[in-house]
Amino acid sequence: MTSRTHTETWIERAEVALTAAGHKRGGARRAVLELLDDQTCALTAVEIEDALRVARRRGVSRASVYRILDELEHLHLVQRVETGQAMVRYERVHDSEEHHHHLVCDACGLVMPFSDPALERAIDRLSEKVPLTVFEHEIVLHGSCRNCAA
Amino acid sequence: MTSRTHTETWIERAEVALTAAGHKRGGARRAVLELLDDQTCALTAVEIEDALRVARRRGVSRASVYRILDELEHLHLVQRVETGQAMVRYERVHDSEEHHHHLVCDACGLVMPFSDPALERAIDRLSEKVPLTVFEHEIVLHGSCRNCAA
DNA sequence: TTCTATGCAAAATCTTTGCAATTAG
DNA sequence: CTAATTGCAAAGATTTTGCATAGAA
Repeated sequence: MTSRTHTETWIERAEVALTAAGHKRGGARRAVLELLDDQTCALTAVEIEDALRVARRRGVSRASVYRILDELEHLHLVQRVETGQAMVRYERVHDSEEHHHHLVCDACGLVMPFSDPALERAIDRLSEKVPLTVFEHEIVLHGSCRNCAA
Repeated sequence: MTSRTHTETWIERAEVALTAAGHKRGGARRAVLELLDDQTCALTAVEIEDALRVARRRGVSRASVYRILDELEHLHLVQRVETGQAMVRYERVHDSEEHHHHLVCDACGLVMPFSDPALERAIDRLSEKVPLTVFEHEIVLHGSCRNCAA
């Protein structure tokens, strides 16, 4: 692999898309982008707000977090993850390498990522047969985790 | 097919499960059960409330609708459907014959059911490999419907 | 009679909006 | 300069809870 033209990071893509959509750069959004880029799984708006206040110098108001997530969602840079819990979760859209879905323990609320190529193939094939131009898909398995027995 | 021992309806199963769980019978819950049994796709709590007020003689308060749905969900008689819209939707748990998932048009909010055996097989195989005792799964495809173009 | 079911209204929770000040281009 | 960004507080929307009454077993 001598040249990897597409070693464009998610943040880079995001900045380009945001600029193209007529947005200027702001510190709050930058902080949110950096945080989301670091995550391995989905966070709620409140978790994002807390993480930014604690781990980074930059505090970002709740309202801004929601506004930013909304913009990113419209640009398909961020995807909602609905786990059936109180709050919606958000995570950056991953490329196919890292693309994953979620396992949710309904007893303790634990959320874990998983990925399964066979499942993705089934989804891809299906997406072409369906009366909808499919942009995204979301799969959630509900059950009891090891600790919560069953 | 001479004898179909399992021609037990969903409502019958529900009544048995509810009694076993120590519940008595009430008119509001009966009305909700009958309504849910008739549906081909998921409804929101408000839609359920409205449908009961309009189509049936029996009005059921919003709070009762939520309480009843919550009970039914815990007994795995009803399943939540999270479509990324403002309100959560609920539908009765279907047996494998009628089991389906959802297509959501993010532009107009249309929700359509679909089913795909290949996808179910992939999910079933996956469910055994995963560190969770899986009770239910939910699949939502997001996109633009025919009317909303793309 | 005892415990569940239900309605109503109040409360709680999560999310969005209005407005004014700030900042990027 | 002009338009986007952001924080704060207020408003909205959905869902849950408290309490009193009605109803089932």
